[in-house]
Amino acid sequence: MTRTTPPPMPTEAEVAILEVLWEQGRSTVRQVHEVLGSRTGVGLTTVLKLMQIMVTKGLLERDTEVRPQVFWPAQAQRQTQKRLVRDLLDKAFSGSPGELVLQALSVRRSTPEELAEIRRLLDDLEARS
Amino acid sequence: MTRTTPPPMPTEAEVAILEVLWEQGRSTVRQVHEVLGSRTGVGLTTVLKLMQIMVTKGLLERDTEVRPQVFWPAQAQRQTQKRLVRDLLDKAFSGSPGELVLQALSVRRSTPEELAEIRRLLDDLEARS
DNA sequence: GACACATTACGAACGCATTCGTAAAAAAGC
DNA sequence: GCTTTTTTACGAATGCGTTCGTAATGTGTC
Repeated sequence: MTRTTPPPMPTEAEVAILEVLWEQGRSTVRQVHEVLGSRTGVGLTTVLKLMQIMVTKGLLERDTEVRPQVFWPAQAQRQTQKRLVRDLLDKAFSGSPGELVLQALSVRRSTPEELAEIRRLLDDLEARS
Repeated sequence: MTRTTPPPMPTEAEVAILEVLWEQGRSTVRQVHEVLGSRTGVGLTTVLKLMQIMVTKGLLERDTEVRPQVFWPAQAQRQTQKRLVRDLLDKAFSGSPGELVLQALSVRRSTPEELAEIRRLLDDLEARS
């Protein structure tokens, strides 16, 4: 199942699963459930069902040869995050990133390292214009 | 109906309505529908129904004295946007704003003015730490 | 192989967001 | 004042995301 068009936007529950897989790497349903279940109390079969749906949507891939099956994200974390940001941008910020950045920076304190990296990117963007 | 607790997160369709109100200021249902309807083809009563729900949720306020009734957001644009950003942050960025900012800046080109303002905020944040 | 246990698949129910039809109420036009 | 149009309210249908019960399949153990 190789896919040419990008997978659809993950839903909220799906993003939660993706987060686990991004952090832990390839995992079985049980491993994902151990994290999510203890946090939200969601059932094992619920997680399984979601992950199955995510495979059909092209959000996850899996190896059916091994047992238990192993799942992993079909798209890189960065790419998915970018889509989520773009989506929020279009929906609530009239497509202009500046305001979103300002909000993001004021919502939570960033580490000095992060601030430095943002500054680097800023230099880059300004040099290019 | 004065509310002490903050209103719940607006849904997708509700954000679309808020955007119109943020841009145009206080508006009637018809005025909101003129924008949204021509863009998405959604019906007038649909917009009305949503705006009524939003009033009960505390997302909008309205003046029932005048006819047609006039609606406006109960919360400032900034405040609502901040909640949306915080929400995305928690859901998909493990709560760390740095990565979100980087994504936002690389998704779309910002104006030089926006970049300058971000730089100012950055100076601020770094000076404070 | 028979049993117990883990894994996977399937179907259905539930809740919520969104949609609109229809009808009631109000305002405008004549 | 009566008719027409606009505005508002209400109820219900639809679709989608999420949830889980139950059954089927597979795996390990004695």
